[in-house]
Amino acid sequence: MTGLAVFPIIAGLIPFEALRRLVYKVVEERFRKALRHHIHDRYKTDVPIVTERPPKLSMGEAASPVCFELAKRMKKAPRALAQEIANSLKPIKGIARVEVAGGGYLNAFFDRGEFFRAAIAETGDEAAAVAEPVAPKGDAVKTIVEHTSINPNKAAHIGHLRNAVLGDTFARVLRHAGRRVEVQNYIDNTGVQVADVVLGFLHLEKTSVAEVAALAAAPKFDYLCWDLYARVTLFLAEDKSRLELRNQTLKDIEEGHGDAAAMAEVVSTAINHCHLRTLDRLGIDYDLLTQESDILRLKFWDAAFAMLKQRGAVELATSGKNAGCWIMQLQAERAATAAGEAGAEGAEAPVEENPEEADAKVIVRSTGTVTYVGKDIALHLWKFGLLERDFHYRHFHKHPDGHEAWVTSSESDDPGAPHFGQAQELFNVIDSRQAYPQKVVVAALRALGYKDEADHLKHFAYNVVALTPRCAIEMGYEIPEEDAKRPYIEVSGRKGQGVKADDLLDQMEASALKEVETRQPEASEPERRAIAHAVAIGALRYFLLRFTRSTVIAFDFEDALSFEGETGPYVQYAVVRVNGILRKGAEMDPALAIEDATNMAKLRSGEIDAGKFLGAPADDDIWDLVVLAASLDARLEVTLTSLEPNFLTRFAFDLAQMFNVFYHKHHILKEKDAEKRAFLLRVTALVREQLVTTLGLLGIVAPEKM
RNA sequence: GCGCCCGUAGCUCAGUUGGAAAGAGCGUCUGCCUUCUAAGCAGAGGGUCGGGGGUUCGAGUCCCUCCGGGCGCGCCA
Repeated sequence: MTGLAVFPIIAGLIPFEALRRLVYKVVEERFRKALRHHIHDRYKTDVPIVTERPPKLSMGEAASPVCFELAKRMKKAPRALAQEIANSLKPIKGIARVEVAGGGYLNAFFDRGEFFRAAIAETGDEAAAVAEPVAPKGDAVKTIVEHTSINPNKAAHIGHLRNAVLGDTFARVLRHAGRRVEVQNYIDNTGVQVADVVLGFLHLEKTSVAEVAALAAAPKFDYLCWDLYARVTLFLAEDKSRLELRNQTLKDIEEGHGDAAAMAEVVSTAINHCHLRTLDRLGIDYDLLTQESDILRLKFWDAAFAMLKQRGAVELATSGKNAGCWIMQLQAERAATAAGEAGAEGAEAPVEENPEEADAKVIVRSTGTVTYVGKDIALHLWKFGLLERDFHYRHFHKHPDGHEAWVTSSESDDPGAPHFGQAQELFNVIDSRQAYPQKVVVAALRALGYKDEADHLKHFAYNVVALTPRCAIEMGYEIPEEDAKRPYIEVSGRKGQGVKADDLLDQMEASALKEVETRQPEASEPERRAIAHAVAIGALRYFLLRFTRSTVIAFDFEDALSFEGETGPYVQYAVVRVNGILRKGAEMDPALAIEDATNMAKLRSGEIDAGKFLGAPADDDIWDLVVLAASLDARLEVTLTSLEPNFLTRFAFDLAQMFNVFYHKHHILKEKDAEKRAFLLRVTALVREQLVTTLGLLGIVAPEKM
């Protein structure tokens, strides 16, 4: 039941109507529509029209195997049907011809000149970077993406970065698709992990609140807490009776009592600032930090509890192991899921009748305190605007790009505080091990009668980042012999194991800088650092996004530090090459530059027909490049329906790779035919536009030179 | 025990709703810088898609079963 969400079928997604369609998708959809109408009229049946990219360019740009399905219904040979359809199909705009291939495929060959003209018309001026997302309309669907959510008691590590980079990337993609996106970062500042560090300061270090405040002002406070946290873990493990100390500390923090509470506030606030500084290095922004302490103090749970009791969503267990607890039954949610989404969720095992409370989840403990899940239910009611409570908001952090990150407060608003919450759709980026509590929240929404909201709360699950055994040994961790043969070793933040984010970034920047120094000797020191930074971030973000979410990433410095092959820098380098060509072209001869510009305008107007450079088989490599460049929309659609980031990283890599082949084959600036030269220049500009857009969605910036 | 995920080239991984001859990167081997930046390009080699059965015109993809690995099943979060 719990791992289901790792690969969710996103049946309940609100459609992405605002997603910009580029040429490929437009023509492909015309093809599909023509087939649908034609088959409907001629054969009086409705067959789902699937299309695909043929394996080879010589087979066209889009193909449909629809005749295989139609053959079954018509009881005729697929190839004969395909022939009939190909012969009688009316001309389709943008498609030069439709042919029959193989056992009954219908292959569409696009009109190349028209396609190219449409592609450059839709991707804007070659001088303009198109990375900026279009500002969403006021009535657009509002989506809250919750990500990062690192316990504020220690430094961020590589696993946290996977979460943050996934969340940030999808926030960018959703924004690109027209959503109003609000990014929230949930802060568990009253939990066990913070309590442990507070306990460490109070009882191991004997540090006062004022002394901790002084320590917290120094850099690397998160590193200090990292080590302290590991020592506390050992301290507690040595003697189980010490757990009483932790419970007391936790209780003090939750209730806001004494030094423990004051210190928890100091520690968590300082660590939050450390985390945001680290994530600023990766270009990740937040709109709001939601603090658990404010959920407690503003009594969100009381309001949520009243709703749950009123609707009978929770019940007081009077017997059995949960006696005295308020519990929620999960059968109802499962049954509702099975009934409502029978097709999509068919893989889920049928629920057998279980008279015991095996599937019950405790929401309120017999002591009367609410569990984490209960607080999460309250928070999610608030996110959907269903709770009769709201936070106050204060300034917290200014990102380098000027964006303001706010934090919740239980006391008062800072002037100019925006309005948060009230979304129609939520994405929670949380690792897949927490699928069960996420499911409980959905069940609670459903039990309260909020079906739409339940359908639109998506657990955006991903798997952990582990270390390769070699890497773990390099880091000095003791590995049992039998574990050394395993593909990966899970590390424990509790034990102080793991690759710290800032350390990794430092190492990547240093490695990139070494390379830049040999390649760009004439650049100034700040310029070189800026390039090294961009390359390091490109490598890191790409590395974390190139896997499917369900893959356990086995981290290794060698792989992560690579700037060659399928990496971010490879893609950045392709953009840099385009920059070089366009820059050199402009520098070489002003007269030529003017002539190029004039011819490029003629290509746009159609005065020069690009078709003449794309028609011959010898030009197929250029045509292939143009089609791929104009297919970003198709990849984005797959990315959004699957919620898998690797479709985008793959697209960036494929396009960069195809451009590199083109680059080696055609020496653009030496092309003698002026019109052809302008055409080739326009192709490179088109490639740059699409690469820059895609990299922008991945949170990667390509430098001018590298 | 129950549930979920994974198993594809030496290694790390792609392969959306089943569709045309299984892909990429790394590593290995061979070439290519007086050239728009070689963080690159060209080529070679490398696979019983864990095993077996089934559904289908068509299966790496769906179903069953077995083997091997991971995770989840708290009055923790």
